[in-house]
Amino acid sequence: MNLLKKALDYMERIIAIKKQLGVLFKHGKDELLTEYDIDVIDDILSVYDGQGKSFHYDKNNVLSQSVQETLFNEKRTIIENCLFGVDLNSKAVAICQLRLWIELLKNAYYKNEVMETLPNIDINIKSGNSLINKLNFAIGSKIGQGGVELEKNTQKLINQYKKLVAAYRGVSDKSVKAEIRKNIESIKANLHSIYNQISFSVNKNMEIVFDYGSDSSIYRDAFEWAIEFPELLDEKGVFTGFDCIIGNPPYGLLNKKQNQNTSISVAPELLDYYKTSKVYEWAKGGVLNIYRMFICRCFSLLKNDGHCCLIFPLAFMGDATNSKIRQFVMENTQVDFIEAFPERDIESKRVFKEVKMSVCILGATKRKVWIVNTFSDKFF
DNA sequence: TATCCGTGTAAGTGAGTAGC
DNA sequence: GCTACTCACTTACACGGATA
Repeated sequence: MNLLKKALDYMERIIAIKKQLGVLFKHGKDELLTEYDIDVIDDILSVYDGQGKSFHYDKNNVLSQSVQETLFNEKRTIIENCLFGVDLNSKAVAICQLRLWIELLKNAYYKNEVMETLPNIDINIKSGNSLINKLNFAIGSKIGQGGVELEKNTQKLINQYKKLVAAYRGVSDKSVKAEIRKNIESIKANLHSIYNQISFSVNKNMEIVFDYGSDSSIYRDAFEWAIEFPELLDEKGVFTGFDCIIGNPPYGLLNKKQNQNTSISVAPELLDYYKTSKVYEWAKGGVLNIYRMFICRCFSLLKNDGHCCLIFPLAFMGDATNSKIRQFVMENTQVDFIEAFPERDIESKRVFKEVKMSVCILGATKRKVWIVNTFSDKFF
């Protein structure tokens, strides 16, 4: 939630920057917004006129209406097209969706005396285990094992999927919404079938059930990135990846009891999957800590030259068991910055007030680095 | 191959010290 | 006395290399 707040802060900064660069147009018009200045003051989007008077929405004032519509739709565009999230905890997903709606509600406006419908942004925030997937994917390649060649009608299916997702966001009628949902699920099932790795069936409640075969316990919460977010596929079905990823991954040793408590508990077969998966090869070293797998996952989802910003334990910087993941980061990314927060006892110097743990924040660009001379072998 | 044993680890904890 | 800071320490189990 802290990072979601940051993401929303940045969204408001983008709007302010657009205004400062003179490229913020009034919604639905070929006219620049010039009557008001926009800035972010103390993490709050501030809109004020030439006399320094703050903007307040008045539905009966044409200019006020135009400003409110512009702010709403700028936020809507960013939330719909740029913010995507996944969490294992369905409650966290619901809270995140609610937070995004509240953000839009701040700039909700009336049209013909009726409040403009809020978009269905819930489709961008989904529940699932982001570390588990059955479909192979790689940046710049078609998804599926063995580079399954998509036929033209399959490409049409993907484009149809994208259109349905776009339509879903804007629909207000419940029955239409349910119908689109049904069609989306049907296309997803077809894609699963086409990639020929996961079969599907329909149960007695007419719900689509994905069958992962003999490994069902492992893949129960699997999250198929390439199918759940069609925005990640181009028109030919090539996996393009994200431009930017920010995250606060969970930290903790898997299935390791500490002082009668287990930090993160997973099924033995799932632990075996993590330990043997090639994706997480670089996360190995000592007791498996889940945050190292999230680093691997994030960079596997990031397009080349894309940016990634993650916060995780400071052990990354020097611990022997972190040598492999350190080497992975140093060789496969251009590190833009690493901010260290070693002090745990002073609340004011902690990143999160309630967490004592020493952490660091990594900002990196996904880019192969061929010369890693800055650090000695001992660094790894 | 089985067992032993040192090492690593904690969204760790608590006590002591210096400076104001 | 309070704050800021440092350092030693707990606990229990996984990991991994050494040895029988």
